[in-house]
Amino acid sequence: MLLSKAMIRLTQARKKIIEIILKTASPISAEEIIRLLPVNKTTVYRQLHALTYAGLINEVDLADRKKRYEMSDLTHHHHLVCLKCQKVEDINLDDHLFSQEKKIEKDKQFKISKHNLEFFGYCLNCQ
Amino acid sequence: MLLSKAMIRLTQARKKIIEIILKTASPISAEEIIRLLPVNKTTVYRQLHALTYAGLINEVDLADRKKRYEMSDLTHHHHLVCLKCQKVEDINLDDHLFSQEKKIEKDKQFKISKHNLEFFGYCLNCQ
DNA sequence: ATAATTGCAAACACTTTGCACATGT
DNA sequence: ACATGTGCAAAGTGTTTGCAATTAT
Repeated sequence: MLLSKAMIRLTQARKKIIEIILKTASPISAEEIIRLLPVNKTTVYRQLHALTYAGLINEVDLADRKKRYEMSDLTHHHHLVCLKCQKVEDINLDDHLFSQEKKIEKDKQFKISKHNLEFFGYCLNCQ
Repeated sequence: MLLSKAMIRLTQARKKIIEIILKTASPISAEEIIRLLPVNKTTVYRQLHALTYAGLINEVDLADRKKRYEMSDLTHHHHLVCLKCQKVEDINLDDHLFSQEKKIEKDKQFKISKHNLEFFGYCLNCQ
């Protein structure tokens, strides 16, 4: 596990938080991590920031009010969110989006650094 | 202005809130509306719900923690968000996304009801 | 008249901060 | 030893709720 120089120590709390995010298939919220670990919520929030800053994990926004996190060494992908059971599935799509970004940068003189794309609907169980 | 049967009365507060959203080019937050109007925040939040439920306005999520609102009788579009000045610009793109949705529905057996797409980066002024 | 709407204060969910104590190297 | 990390309580946002008073039809 590579930790940038911004984060040297491999403490118990940090290790456990990374493990949880690693073993969770879909983006996980601070609240869920707090529920799963005997670690103070302040520490969890602080580590989520630190790990995001260090580039090890990514913040994911899914249109509810809480941030979620996933490992960042994944290939670029988007999310499928069930409006009933809240389950989140990763999805890879042949991405026209990067070429669209080029076009937008030109047309709008806007320097794009990232995009978010989420699909909302109902999973097989819930429809 | 057409109000669905769920919302009959055209009260002062409701009228002012609709006017503000109409005249604001990009999605506006509850906080901004509260700042602009002599209307209690509870009323603002309640009207934003009611108007959303009535289908007159749409909730927009832009990866910060607050909801924003725009008139819903706009053609489908996405958003360009400046990470420095927070300015939001609407953007229309020839949408491959609906055809992608079809494919996802088939592959994943997931019934899609909507999607969100936002681009983040720096506007001309801020880059 | 009466159902819908409003304002106020209090509660809520999620996240952040200040500070003293504990831990990793 | 000393910088870094931790826990606890308290504060900070953004949003929602209960309830009594007000307003639109």
